[in-house]
Amino acid sequence: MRVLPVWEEWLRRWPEPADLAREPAGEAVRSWGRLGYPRRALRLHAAAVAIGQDHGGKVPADYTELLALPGVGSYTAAAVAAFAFGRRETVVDTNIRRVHARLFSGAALPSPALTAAEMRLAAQLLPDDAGTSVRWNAAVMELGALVCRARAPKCSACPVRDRCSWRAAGEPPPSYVPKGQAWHGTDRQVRGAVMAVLRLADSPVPAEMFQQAPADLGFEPSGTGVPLAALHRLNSAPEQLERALAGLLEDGLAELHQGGYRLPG
DNA sequence: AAATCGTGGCC
DNA sequence: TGGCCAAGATT
Repeated sequence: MRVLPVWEEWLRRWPEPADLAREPAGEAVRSWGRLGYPRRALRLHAAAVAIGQDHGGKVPADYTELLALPGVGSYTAAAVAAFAFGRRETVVDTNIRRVHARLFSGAALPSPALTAAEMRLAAQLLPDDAGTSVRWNAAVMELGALVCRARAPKCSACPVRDRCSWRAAGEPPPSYVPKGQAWHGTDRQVRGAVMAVLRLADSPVPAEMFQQAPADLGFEPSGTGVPLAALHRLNSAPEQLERALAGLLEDGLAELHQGGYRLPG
């Protein structure tokens, strides 16, 4: 998929956390490219720094220590401990939640928020042997991703279809509708367009460059032409652009330098 | 604790 | 083609 080339280049450049930690955070964001959620790149960099400071440059194998790293929540801490270090951890991602919801609750989808009862169930199902538990976690996750999918599940290919509460109940539809996320015309869209400009810019981008058509400016910083045109095409209201820029500054995804915006140095 | 967050694949 | 959707962390 589209992640693979980015991942390979990332590990080629920064094989160890310390290699990433010595870079400016903006380099991580730039290398992240168009994978989305650029804050994840920022937090990955922050995690690399924390690993150097608190763990001697080695990724900790302990769930609680992983959980303390920036950007690492309960799922990621459990997944890293289990899949990277072979630990017996209760891994619960959205796929596993859906499999459990269907098999045991008879619901088409899990509840909107992860509950303590779900964690108890997953912990109870987890095999005792560490090695087996790792395979169990991977297997249930894959079952959810490939067979017990959110839409168009392939029940005919499911190895546990005969024990599925949801199937036994006649596959009732979801009891709630996942709320869609607006995109066109949102601040989020403007943020994305601004980030695309900043990733390609090799020098700080003055605020006025975001507010005018590139053609009207009579100049362009090298490498920003295409995304700048895309940003202008959005025709965002000035206050919306301001909100997006302010939000990016607040999130640490951009900073002001010599009168312009750039990725964090 | 409900809202926010980027992007591309899919139909 | 364009609307819908994914998915975990943070605040």
